[in-house]
Amino acid sequence: MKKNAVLMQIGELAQQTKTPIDTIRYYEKETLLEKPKRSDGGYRLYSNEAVERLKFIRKAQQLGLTLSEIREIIGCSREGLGPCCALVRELFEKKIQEFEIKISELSRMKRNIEKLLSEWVPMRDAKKKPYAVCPQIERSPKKKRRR
Amino acid sequence: MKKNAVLMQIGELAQQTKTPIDTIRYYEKETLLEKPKRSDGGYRLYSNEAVERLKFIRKAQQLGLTLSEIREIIGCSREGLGPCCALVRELFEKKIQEFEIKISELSRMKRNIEKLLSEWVPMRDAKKKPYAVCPQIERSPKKKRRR
DNA sequence: ATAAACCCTAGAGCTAACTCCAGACTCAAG
DNA sequence: CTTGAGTCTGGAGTTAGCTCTAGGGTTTAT
Repeated sequence: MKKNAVLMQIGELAQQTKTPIDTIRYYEKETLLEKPKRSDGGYRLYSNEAVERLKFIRKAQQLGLTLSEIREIIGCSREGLGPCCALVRELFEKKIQEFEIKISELSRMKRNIEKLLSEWVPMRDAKKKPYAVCPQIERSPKKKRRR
Repeated sequence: MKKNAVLMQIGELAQQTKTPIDTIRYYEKETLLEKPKRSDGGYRLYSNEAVERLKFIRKAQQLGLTLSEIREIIGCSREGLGPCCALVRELFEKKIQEFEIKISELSRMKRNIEKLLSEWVPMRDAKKKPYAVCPQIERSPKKKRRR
């Protein structure tokens, strides 16, 4: 059943998913999207599932998965729910961990900066001590250099 | 003072910071590292500050800052501590927020997956219901298609 | 003095993920 | 039947951030 669900062409898919047309074709070439049906004239015709799939791809990508990770998930999902879930969970866990580490590093650095800032008397020796969060390289008082 | 601090050449800087030599020269070209002194023969000669600076760059990059954000920080740090700190804090805050959003999205998706997984009776209808985390596109039971 | 290890530059090449283009075809409306 | 918007393909171009190569010069130990 559900044979003659309405099909849309690429422009509409693009609109519904806010994805450039070229990108959709690119995903197809990269086997992230299946080759869709075609009209007699050769136009791509997509079902609503393509919308969902494409939305999934875009979302996953925003979250930091690469296209090949996403491709892996998609391929895997054909093998049934179990293995797919396991893989997805694993990938997500890895990403979450990466982000957590980055956050804690960033926070640590931010705290350091805040401390620095609180010890600093504004607009006074700002010139005298161009101490920097990022280590400054001494501006050598230009003296001639051979060659 | 501190005129004749030991200078090192590029290979040593590379080793101390675990950065490929080519990358160091690339950073110089991109004005992330100042042009260093040169030996009479034209070899780059770096001080220890270059080590610190380069380490900062690599760290910041690992944490998700782009080279141009890093360049901005470095440029800003020449203007004194105050503005520099403010900028760095702002950038870090932005990054932290981004990561936090991603983490919460990822966790949400992970929870969904776990729920799916717990409702699933392993190794049974795995074949029957290839439901997927990522929406499956119906494998049409190959029937002929014109053209 | 010569070999080995190191360094130099300019420029080409690489990867991921698009993005754009030319030239041609299709489709719906009038 | 014509027009204009939509689409097609193949291939080139783009960006960030490197990475590599060729063809040469420098340093240092023997």
